[in-house]
Amino acid sequence: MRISELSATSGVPLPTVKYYLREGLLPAGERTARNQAEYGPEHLARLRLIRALIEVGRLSVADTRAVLAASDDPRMPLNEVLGAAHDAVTRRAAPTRPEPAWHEARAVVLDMARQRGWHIEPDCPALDQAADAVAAVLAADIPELYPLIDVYFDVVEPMARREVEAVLAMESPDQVVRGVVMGTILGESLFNALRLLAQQSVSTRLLDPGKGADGGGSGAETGA
Amino acid sequence: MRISELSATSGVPLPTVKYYLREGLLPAGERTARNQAEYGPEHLARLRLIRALIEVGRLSVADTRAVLAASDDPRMPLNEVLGAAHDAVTRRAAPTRPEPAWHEARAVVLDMARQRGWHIEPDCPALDQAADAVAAVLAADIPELYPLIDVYFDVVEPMARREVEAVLAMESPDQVVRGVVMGTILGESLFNALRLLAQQSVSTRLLDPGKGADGGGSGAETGA
DNA sequence: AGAAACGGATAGTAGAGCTATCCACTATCC
DNA sequence: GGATAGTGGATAGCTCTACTATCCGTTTCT
Repeated sequence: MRISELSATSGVPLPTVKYYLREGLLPAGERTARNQAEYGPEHLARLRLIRALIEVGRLSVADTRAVLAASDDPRMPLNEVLGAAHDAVTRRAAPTRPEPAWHEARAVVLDMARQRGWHIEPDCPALDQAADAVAAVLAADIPELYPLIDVYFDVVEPMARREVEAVLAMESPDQVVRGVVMGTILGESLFNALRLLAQQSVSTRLLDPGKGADGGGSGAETGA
Repeated sequence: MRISELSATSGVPLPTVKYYLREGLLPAGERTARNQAEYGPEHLARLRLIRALIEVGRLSVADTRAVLAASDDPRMPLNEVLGAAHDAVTRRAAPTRPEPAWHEARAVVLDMARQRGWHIEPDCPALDQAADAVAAVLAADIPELYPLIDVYFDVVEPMARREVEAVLAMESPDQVVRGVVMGTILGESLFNALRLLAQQSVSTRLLDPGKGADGGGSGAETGA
């Protein structure tokens, strides 16, 4: 397979494929001549993975490179790959947080986590991100929202356990690494989308009870 | 309060405050002279909300404007505001999805939702986003990940119910609107952060059982 | 042989999100 | 009441990201 076929099969514009090659996201093909190279199915899979991380996972090109680099290194311990994926998902603009309210929010998160027996690294960026969100919720001064923080904690715990178990159940280390990346980054996208879907479903039922039965337009009865 | 005090109190650079005024995110202050205006605490709260949506919720300036416009309109029915918030969170780069695999993924999502009795608008962007993620997961060809889709469905349903209930329990319509916006957008950020925290906690316990109470060294310590 | 495609390099583009400068004017402080 | 600093408003500029376009000498296909 040459570069144009790679581009055509994947749907990624050829100049963009070249760009990814330049940026080191996509490894170079096997050169068969000074200006010809052969790409295999692994390049196609890699290209699809890149696009999934960028488009579905909304990673920047730089973060994508970091995640792929971590997952490419066979000597990288699983924890580090997980960390790289987490960092890529987490390292998103640090809000202005000089305020004492932010430290209070962080303490709240840490306390709730500790009550549940979670083991937390104090310098974990996800903790700061959680504090950002809690601080914003607290600053909004809407007390009805506060119990949701507890709800999130309760809901997320069994979910994370199932996710980690699924990933660790894989056989080859290679698949574990890919599984972590896909699970972390794509799972976030999927869960967020499902949350909106579920919210719409619930709120439609509560606000527009008359509108019930017909969801997909194709008359499937909602059995439950 | 004049503009410089608004800037100083909120920590937002003055040129940026001006920019938000220009862009219509922040309403103009009450003009006391041709070139003086007075800003009240509501402007400060609004400015904080804008920053929360942009920095914590990671909305673009344009999406932030759309969400705020929807939540500002007192005649906007609740469903529409919810929809605007959902759209803002959802409208994120549409992947290339001409493939039959994508329609298959969409059908999978629709089917799972229908089995659970969800009411879904067929033209809902969140559905397409879910299909994107499922398509990417299926394309990755990691069967261990598939059961997680079910897990997400199961976990998200009670969570969304609690969220919608919390929002509908509010008294003033004004607060409901703000609650929807904050809950939808900030809740997503918070939940994502908690997911990473929980994953790290679980995986540390499973992979490094000896490492109990006192942290250091693993996972995501490269950040900040 | 000749058109088309190739790889590689360099340069250019569009949009987002600020940031800087200028202006005539106003408020403030001594 | 005059210096000085700040104000609102407009316009221009900047940096970064993610591509996109062009050129060039080579190679491959027919």
